[in-house]
Amino acid sequence: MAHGRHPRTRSGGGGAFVLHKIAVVSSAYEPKKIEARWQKVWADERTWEVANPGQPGFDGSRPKAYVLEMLPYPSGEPHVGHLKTYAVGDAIAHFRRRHGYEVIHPMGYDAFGLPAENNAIKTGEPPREVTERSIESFRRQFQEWGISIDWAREIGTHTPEYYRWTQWIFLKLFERGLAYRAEAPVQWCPKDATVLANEQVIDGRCDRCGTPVEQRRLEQWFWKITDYADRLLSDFDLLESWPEHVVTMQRNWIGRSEGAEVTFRCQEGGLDLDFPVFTTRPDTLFGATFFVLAPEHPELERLVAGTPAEEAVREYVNRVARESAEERGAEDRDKTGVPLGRSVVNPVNGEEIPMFVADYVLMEYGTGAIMAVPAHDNRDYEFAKAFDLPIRRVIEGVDEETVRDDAGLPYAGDGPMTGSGRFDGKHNRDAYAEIVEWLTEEGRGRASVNYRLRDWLVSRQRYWGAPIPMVYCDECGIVPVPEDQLPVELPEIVDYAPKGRSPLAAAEDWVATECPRCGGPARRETDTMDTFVDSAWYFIRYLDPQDEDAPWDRDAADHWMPVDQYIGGVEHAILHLMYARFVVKALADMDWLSVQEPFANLFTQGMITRDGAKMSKSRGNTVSPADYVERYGADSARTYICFMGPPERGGDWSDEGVEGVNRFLARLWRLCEEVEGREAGELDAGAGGDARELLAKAHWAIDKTTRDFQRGFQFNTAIAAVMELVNDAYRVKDGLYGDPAGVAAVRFAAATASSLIFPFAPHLGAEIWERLEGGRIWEQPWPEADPELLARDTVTLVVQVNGKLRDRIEAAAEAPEEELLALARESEKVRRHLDGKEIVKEIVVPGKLVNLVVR
RNA sequence: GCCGGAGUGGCGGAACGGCAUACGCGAUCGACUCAAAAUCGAUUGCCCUAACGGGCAUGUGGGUUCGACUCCCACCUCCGGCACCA
Repeated sequence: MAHGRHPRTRSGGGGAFVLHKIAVVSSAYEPKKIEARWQKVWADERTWEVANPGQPGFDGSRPKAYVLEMLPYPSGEPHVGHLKTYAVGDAIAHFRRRHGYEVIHPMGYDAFGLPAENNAIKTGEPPREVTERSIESFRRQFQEWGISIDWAREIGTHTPEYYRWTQWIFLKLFERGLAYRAEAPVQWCPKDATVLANEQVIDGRCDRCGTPVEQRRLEQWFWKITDYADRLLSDFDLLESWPEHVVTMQRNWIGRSEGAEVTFRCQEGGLDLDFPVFTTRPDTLFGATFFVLAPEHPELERLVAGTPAEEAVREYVNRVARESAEERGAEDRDKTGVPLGRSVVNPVNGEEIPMFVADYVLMEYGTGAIMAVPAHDNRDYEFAKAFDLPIRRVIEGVDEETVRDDAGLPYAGDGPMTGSGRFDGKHNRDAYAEIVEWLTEEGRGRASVNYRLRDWLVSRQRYWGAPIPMVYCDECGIVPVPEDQLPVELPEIVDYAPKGRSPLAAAEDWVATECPRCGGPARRETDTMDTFVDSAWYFIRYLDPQDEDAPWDRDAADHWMPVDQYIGGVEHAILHLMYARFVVKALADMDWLSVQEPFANLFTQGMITRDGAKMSKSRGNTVSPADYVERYGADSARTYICFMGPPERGGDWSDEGVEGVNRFLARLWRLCEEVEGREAGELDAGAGGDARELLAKAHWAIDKTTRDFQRGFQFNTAIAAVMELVNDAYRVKDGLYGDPAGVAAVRFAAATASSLIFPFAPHLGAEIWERLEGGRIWEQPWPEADPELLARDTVTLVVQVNGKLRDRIEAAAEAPEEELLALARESEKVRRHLDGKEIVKEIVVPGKLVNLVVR
């Protein structure tokens, strides 16, 4: 089978079709017509719909592939970021389908959220209406882009049919003790008048509106993601392929530190208080010279009540409270603090060390108190310098620079211990475990692990979200809404403006309810859930989107999960992806799911910029996909996005670039038109000359695109390979039209190009394939390159002298080393550089290169 | 400060340790046209040369190697993330 398996050559029966078409005058590439036609076919035939196990049409014989893009937030119209995500994802989906996979490729809308609500506050228009209008627009445009979505599985997270199950998940977590209500210092955005998750505070500012956030103590709902900190770390091992930097970002975010908890005691003035501290450096305990509490520390009040320090401490605490997180966290900030006039006892040596309050100690991390070791910690050192406190070195340096007593401080390195009683002389690393052991025996401490990760604050004082299914009863306290009363529907209201409490609180009829437990009067929870909750499980709902009796069918979930390829923006590297991982683990622990990780493979695409800057309405540099689809067609826009550069990197949008790709597609189109009207003979791989060369080039392109797909979605070079194939066809086509075998070669090139470009330009690919080969390209297996045609008879032998290129010689591919060397030495160009010199070494890389080393 | 990623023509970008600059954009020239657009074709890293040729170029400086964009060491710049996390 000299010409490979695919595409089929046209001969015999197809002739009539060809003759019929011959009369048609070559027409221009009209993407609009072609695209509308195929979109109708896909919609009418429900081409991309797949069935669940047990349903009619389910094909269990093929391996499954779940290809998923991060669902869009429907605000206004889709932008180029959406187009990129789905252009990349769709290419992957098509590629998998043509490799025999049953591909599930659903989409939906992350429809709850602040922008719709803020708009409602401004215009009075209900969020549901703007949101649904936007969804209309997304749906229409996605269809115009020709993305191969299974539309039967479409969902919106704002529908009661969906959020009913979001509420169900809340109840399940509550039952398991993973959802709890607590008063806690929280991040408060004064502009949006809501609390924020820690993850939504960027540089001390609200992630959404940029307003500096304030700290408040409020009762809020939390989800206990910290219970999963260790598994969220260790289960990275279960993932197949995630970008290293995303894993690193999550690792840093979870921020696991090993150390010890050590208890310092204050026994002054009739007080008898224990102050545990967390330290990663128990080996420096003997160097502690003072002790610091966070300004929010709950025992501060008692420590200074009625003492001379009371006034100053209170003043300091109040001042800190007024500061924004941003001010407090500022980089080159001078250390401030106030002495408490109290002291604690260092458990390792019985020393009394003075206590301070200082804002460099954070209540949120560790215990809100620290032992300060100025000799070995930069921050403690600065504080000690500012307050003229003793600095005691307990770890010696190991080199000239650091060994001297007061030079090189603070010293964070390792070395032998000093001034540490019976541990003197030991290396600090060895002493570490001994000290912890000793503390444990004495009951003064223990090994401990701390995380930067905080529990997930899920309640929001906003309207446009899923109501939290909880009820407050004076008799029974907090009572969950029974499952059979779900959904707790979001009521219609008129005033959406936040007033520091949820706008829902004003819907008195709705708030007033019966206690599900005692039947007495009760009030509904008026907070709604963070929208990240909605998107933490949507990928499971897609698997069984219409189920009214359960969030999903277990068989369907077991069949399709996990997501085999997840595609989205790197901006979700921490929040969304970690929340989804947590929710899936929690559900798996309750035996509602069988997988531990939702996303086996993750691909994060880079952001498209315009004129080097992030696109934004205020900057006026946005690119509207609709405009480009209108002007050049969806195929051009999609293919251009994949051609801009490696998709994991960003790229700058260029109108000329889209035109270039459009030109290429039109060129392919014209090639098809031209060859379609010519009588083709049998493909003849045995023939020589241009026909053979073109055939070989087509197989090279098959091989190249296939490898580029598999090597981390190198779409830019894959598309470049198809361009090369088309260019080569243009170069030789006129000479080949003379004989039927030549026409067949050009036809093969055109059909192959259409097959290979199909994942990026599905409409044009489908159209050309149908015209040249008949049938549906998406039902064709991905082509395989014929190794015989990949192999070359002759190769260009590169000849170097001392590593410098001196000549290129055509040589037989099979030629032995001796022959290649002889050829190289005979070359006139080479000899010029050998003149009068002695060849000391000859390197031969068969089929490639000869390097002559001379002296 | 710590952790990632990246520095290659005028621009976006290619290159298992072996032909640097594929492909595209832009530019120049030519064909077609009365003309323009579209299209087709050619040229296009820099320097020297009339030409044949030669020299220099992948952020900088070293190293390994017959041979380095690629590997190693040091540094510079840009981008992203985290950051008073004990």
